[in-house]
Amino acid sequence: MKGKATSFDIAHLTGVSQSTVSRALRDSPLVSEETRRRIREAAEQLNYKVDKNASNLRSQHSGTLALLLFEDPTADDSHINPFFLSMLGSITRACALRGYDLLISFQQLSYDWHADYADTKKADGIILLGYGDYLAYLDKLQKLVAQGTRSIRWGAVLPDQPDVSIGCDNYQGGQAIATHLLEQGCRRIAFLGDASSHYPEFFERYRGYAATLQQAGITMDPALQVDAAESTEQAGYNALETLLERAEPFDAVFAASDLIAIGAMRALADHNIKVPEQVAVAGFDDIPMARFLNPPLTTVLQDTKLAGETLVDNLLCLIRNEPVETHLLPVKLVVRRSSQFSQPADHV
Amino acid sequence: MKGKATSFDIAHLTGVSQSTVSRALRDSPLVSEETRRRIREAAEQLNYKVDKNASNLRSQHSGTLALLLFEDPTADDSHINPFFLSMLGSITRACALRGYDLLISFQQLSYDWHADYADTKKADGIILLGYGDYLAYLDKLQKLVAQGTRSIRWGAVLPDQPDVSIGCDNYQGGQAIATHLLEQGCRRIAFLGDASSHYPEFFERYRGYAATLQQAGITMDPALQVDAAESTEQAGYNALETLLERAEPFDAVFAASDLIAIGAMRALADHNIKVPEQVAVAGFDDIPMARFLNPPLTTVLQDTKLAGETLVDNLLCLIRNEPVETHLLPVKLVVRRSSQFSQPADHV
DNA sequence: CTGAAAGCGCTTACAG
DNA sequence: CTGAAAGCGCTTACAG
Repeated sequence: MKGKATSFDIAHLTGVSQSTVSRALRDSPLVSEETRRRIREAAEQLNYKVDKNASNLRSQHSGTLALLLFEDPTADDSHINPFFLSMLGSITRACALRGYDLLISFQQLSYDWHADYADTKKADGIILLGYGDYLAYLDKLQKLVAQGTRSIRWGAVLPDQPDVSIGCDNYQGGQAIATHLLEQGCRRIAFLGDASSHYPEFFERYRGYAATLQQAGITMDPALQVDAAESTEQAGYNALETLLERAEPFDAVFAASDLIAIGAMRALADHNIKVPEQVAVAGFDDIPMARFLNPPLTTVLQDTKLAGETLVDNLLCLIRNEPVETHLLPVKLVVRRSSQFSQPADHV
Repeated sequence: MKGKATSFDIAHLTGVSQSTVSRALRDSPLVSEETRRRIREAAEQLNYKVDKNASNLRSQHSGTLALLLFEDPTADDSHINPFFLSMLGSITRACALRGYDLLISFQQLSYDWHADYADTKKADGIILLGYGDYLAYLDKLQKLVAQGTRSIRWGAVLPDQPDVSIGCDNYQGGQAIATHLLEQGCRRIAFLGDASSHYPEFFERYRGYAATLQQAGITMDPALQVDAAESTEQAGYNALETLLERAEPFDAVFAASDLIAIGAMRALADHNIKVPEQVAVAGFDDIPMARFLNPPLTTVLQDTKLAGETLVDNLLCLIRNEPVETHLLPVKLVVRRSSQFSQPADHV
């Protein structure tokens, strides 16, 4: 036998037609049990595998989902955000469990990703994952949807969005952190992170935090919010430096992400400011290293396993033209030592 | 225009044959510059994309690599080993840079993974990544190679292996840790991890460590080696408990992986044994959280970026039928506080 | 339950 | 430089 076996080879070997082979291998009830068995045996013997390119071409679906991990243009060779890495792992697992393959690709936000995978028929649908300026890629999302591409996005759930998205309840997460910090006696709680519609997830966290403070009768002080558009340690470090330069007193820091919190804690250490004794710190995401930090970081857990499953399941619904309900996933406050005072705080 | 445009639609629109369209879109020099320009414009206008299933079927290659992440059967819903997650990220990037797509899949070691991706023509070659009992999947590797599947494996480089593999110089890493611990004054250095040909990477680390101790005139004490076949925190925790039960004195722990080291450090903390004052600890991998541990963990850095690029480049060579040279990647000792004594150690 | 035939949308000799 | 034709290996009406 030269080259790989085809369905015709199985047909010759078993004395049936090629159509019957094709049916039998897909376990069609149209083929008798006995014939199916003989065909399966022959296939195994010849080491036959269905050519996916041929079957996908004919049947017009690929059994594959594409995951587009997009990043800000600034992203260099640095590691991928650990939170997205966790998501990637959970999405991979969810796909495998549902019999789908997963194609993974990095995308620069600037690149024409809306056109790729789905249009070239390599994937039946795409999952969008990443941080980036929402307003900058909004029109790409619109094109994507206009072209009928099945896609689902991890991120903020907004009233006017063109596409379907799944996200955590960032607002509630922001509330939970703020409530906790208030309970710890903090009154001047800084927010490190972008608080604008460019980064809606961070903005929701900010809004939950701000609403809680206001309900507690605290006047928001603009000097206590510092941008850190990128979710990186360096951005967190810089943001805290900026905060210190403003010379406004603060007794807690709520970082829009764990990575920002890690950078902020490093900056605090460099200034000999004790966490949590002088400043309480909280983050968001509960990335794996959060519990190993010194002190361990109080944060908001996003359930990446549930998130991955929900993304895949809803995308599959979209592909089958079934209705999908956009919903927010619950978050959970995880209190660790970085925010727990054993004694009254000395304000900075 | 109903449905997606095909190359025939472009042909009609531009008044050339479909073959010319196909050539032009692949930038064939056989087509005049002017004709190519017109065809590109028409393609853009009709939002045309080449159907990859059709082109792959015809040309018999897919422009796709498959990454098989395999795990021990014990792996449940727990997080993926952070080291492999880093590798995954770097492989994804390396593929993107070389214009290849990456298909990702989890595999149970028990499953018939040797048959999949490459045989179904979905991928031109496969990358194998993961821990598991080497002896248990050796015959699958043999089948894989016998069938002519292009594959490359991350792992130990052994003299008698059937396939091509890329790995770090685990032996040298083991030497580096042992040398460092000896310099710190440690003399009874326990090894936590499997030290058998079932897990050749761990075994190499063990052999480098053992050789170094013996050169220093230290007699190996079997009581100081504890299996931890799985590379998990729990396995590390259990291994250290076992070590303590043996009631043999030890002044250092060399864990076969960072995850094992983390578990061991947790067990030491639970027994109120101070790191590094009473017991120095070192790991292997330098996963992102290693530097955040308390105390930060001394370990051996495996350069995942280089590893990912080397894997992809060598697999691409295999696919082009070019010769590949199996080689070991260098490792780097990273000394942190978990192994640095400021004062003489109190042995346990 | 089975078979003969068409066709998915490309790429690639072959011919000019 | 361009075109007509074959064919990659399947799935799926259609007919029996």
